Amino acid sequence: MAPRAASKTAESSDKVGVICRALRRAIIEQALEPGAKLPEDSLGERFGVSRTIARHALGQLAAEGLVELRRNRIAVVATPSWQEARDAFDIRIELERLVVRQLAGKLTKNQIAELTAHVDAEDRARDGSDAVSIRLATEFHILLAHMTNSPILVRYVSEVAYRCCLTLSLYSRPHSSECAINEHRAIIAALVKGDEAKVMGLMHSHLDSVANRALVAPAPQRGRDLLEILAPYAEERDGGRVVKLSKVVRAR
Amino acid sequence: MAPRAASKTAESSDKVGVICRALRRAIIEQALEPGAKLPEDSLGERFGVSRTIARHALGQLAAEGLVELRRNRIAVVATPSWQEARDAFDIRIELERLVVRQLAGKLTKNQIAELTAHVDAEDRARDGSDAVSIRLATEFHILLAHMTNSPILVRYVSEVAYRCCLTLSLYSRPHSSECAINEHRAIIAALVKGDEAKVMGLMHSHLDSVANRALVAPAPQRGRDLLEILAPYAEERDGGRVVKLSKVVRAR
DNA sequence: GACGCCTGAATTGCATGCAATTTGACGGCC
DNA sequence: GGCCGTCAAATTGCATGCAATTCAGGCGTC
Repeated sequence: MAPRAASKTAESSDKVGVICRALRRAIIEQALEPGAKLPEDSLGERFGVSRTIARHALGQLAAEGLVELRRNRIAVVATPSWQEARDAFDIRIELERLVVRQLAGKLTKNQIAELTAHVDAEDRARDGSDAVSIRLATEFHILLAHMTNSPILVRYVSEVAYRCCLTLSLYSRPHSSECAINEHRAIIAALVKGDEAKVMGLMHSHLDSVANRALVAPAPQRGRDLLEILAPYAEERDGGRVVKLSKVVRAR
Repeated sequence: MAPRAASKTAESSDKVGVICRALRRAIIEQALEPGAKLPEDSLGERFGVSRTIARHALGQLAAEGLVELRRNRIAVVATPSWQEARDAFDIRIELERLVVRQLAGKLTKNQIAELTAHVDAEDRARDGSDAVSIRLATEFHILLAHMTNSPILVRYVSEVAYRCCLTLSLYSRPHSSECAINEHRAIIAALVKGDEAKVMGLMHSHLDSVANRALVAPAPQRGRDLLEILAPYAEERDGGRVVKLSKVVRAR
């Protein structure tokens, strides 16, 4: 397989690209949880570059929605709201339907082998950490997108898939990505068979079920967004005295 | 209406955002044609900032696909291939179907008024320059996207719409955006009526016809990408002698 | 006359430095 | 004991400087 020459859009300058890829991976594997701080010079030091480069990388990731950039404040890993997560999945469904529509019946033998190999790898990773499973599942979809040979589609699918991955780590209960592997196999089979409508339906229900398994409750379970979670309790009383929020706000 | 606080994803640092917006607008109004050079310090000087900022802005625009960034070379306005243009439209169709699906029957009075006012402005701009007409037509779609209140959708629709706009300037013959105004009115009407299927169909055929009016021939008519255009002729002979391409390459 | 090389000017790649802002912690006050 | 103002440390915002690369034009050669 060709060493997929630096995804072209940006991050071409390599140094920036390396940092972007590393951070993306760290984020989707949850080594960096949503809300984690990303100071420019720590990053620069870690990767052996100056702040200028680290800053540029953060800019790119912010454009992708993985990182939140606040003026004069330390950048943090993004914490998408539940609604944003839902929106991301809606978009993802449409984009990936487009992918499989373009791919149905048009896969080469090599591509089929590559996809199968990937799903096999997913299978083998079942026993490993959840983080790796989730990353592999995401990469399956990105691999599909690559096969369309449409750089734009690749970029959007990748972005939105990463975003979804990030939200999964926020809102889903553990082990929610288990049974996805069979669905991946079914999609490959339908692609090979060339049944456009069928494979679009499969992809739709696959993503829909991933989303539904994950986004059951509108209220986050492991919330970092304390302020938002506690908003309804702001006026709550604690033994007759109004509880001040300042302490909680500090804790943020 | 709230002054829609700086599109949030990036370009928040204002200075970068200002340059991005200015360049985007210049590009879609064709003040900057595809292939136009964008040297960092000229930009910086023009906007009264240092190269650092100009560079950052170029990075953002590159991520959006409006600018091409080649290592150690002057950045240029992107010149999407015909295939990329087609892909962009395909994606755009799906995204905008999603927009109107979410919006059907849910518009407030204010929003309806805003949309109507915008189309009226498009009407008034008919006599003006083509560039302005095209920009307004594009902004109609972005305005719709904003009304979904989904930042992700806004970002993707904006991006892909700008990209399409850029390709229109490359491949379309003049005056191809004329009759779109009535289609915009029809879409508003269907949105108000709340007929989801109808409005999705309308949006689909609207964009499809824009694309088809523009992207009729796979071969660009006003090509800037000389190298690509001339590739088939590379071995062509000119009166018995092989024509060297170096001169043409220089002209790029 | 056209091609190719070679050199100065232009331009980018990146690091660093300084000013401005935020952070968070300490001490005083109610 | 908890709240608020003040101040040093940490951090970002941005400009500038230097090295490396590319670009453009002139010269010599075929």
